Amino acid sequence: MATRPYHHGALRPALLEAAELILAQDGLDRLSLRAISRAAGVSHAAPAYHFGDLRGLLTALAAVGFRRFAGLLAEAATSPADPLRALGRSYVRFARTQPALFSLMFHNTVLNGNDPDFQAATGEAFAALARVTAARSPSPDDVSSRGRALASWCLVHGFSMLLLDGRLPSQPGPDALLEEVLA
Amino acid sequence: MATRPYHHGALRPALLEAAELILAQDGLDRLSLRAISRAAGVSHAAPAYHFGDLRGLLTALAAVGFRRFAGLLAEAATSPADPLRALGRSYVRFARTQPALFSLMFHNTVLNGNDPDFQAATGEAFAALARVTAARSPSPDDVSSRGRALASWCLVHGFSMLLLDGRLPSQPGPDALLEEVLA
DNA sequence: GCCCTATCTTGACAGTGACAAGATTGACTC
DNA sequence: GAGTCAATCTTGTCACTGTCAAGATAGGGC
Repeated sequence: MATRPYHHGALRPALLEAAELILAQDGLDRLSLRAISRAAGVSHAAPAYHFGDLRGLLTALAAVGFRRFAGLLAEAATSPADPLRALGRSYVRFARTQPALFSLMFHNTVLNGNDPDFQAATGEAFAALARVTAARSPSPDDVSSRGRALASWCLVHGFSMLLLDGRLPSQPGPDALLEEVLA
Repeated sequence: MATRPYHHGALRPALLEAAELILAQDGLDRLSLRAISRAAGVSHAAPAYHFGDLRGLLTALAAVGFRRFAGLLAEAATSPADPLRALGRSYVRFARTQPALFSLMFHNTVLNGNDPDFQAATGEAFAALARVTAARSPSPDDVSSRGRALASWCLVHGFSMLLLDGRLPSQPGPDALLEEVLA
């Protein structure tokens, strides 16, 4: 193994990649700046230059997650049959396949909600949600239509959170259970 | 200031009380065993005897929260008018008035879900929920009735989580917004 | 060939959770 | 009332963490 070059070249994305891997494998409590640095093969203080502090790195990682989330939701929104239901399924599938990342994305005490890039990323995701829910209501400015849209969001979000927390019945499995709840 | 007695007498509840105070004031990230010990006026290793490790203490604190939660839900369930709606309001009110504790209670990565006392406490809370939702359905064993009951739970839980995360619109305020969603 | 800025490293410090070993206390026994 | 013992708490230590300051290195523009 040759000694690594002093300048990495693309350290920022490499750190994010390493962080996501550790997050998925070991969870948020084991995700430290030093562990990320070790995984990326750089010194323990290297992340500070790109992200400032741990909160900055986690915020950037959450933004990556929200952009991916937004893409999946937007894709589901194009479903010809039942866009709202397809959206709900995608929402829960994301939470289920990337549980630690999903939890991080909605864990505001460890994130910097004022970060512009983070705000833009969350905006993308929620815009995809809003498009579908708004399309279903006759008058988008109506209070009751907003209530229905928010209720749909709360429903799938609550399902996802309770599922990740292990609080939902394990039978008959997440997919079938979601269909019951969405029925 | 007299030197404190070697034996505290009721250290376990005192530690839990101190922990809840710090949790409410400074958040989970600032809640350390050593900060709790300092607040209770004991040595940094004193909590270990009663709770084993930090996870044990947090689990015990979450159990306290779930017992309090269960009491409020059971009280709401006796509402003569609309028990389900009263339950939902109590659910969200608890989350809103004790946000850090509520978050901790549903933060399984830092808790020990196998702890018997914790399981008993969560069981109390969810039993109160189940009683009300089951009473509303004609045939409790029906799949669709379970779906409706779970949907109600997911709805208020998702609302609570999104609210605490600052993701819901700030207008017209949490109470009115909840009424829209429950409509 | 020189400078200059972006990028990364080294070293240090206070704080943390966990563990081992020991100190203290109160209750129980005789 | 003296002795024993288990419950309870303290002290000391270790590895690990995030953050900061200072310095080292590299690569591009002149």
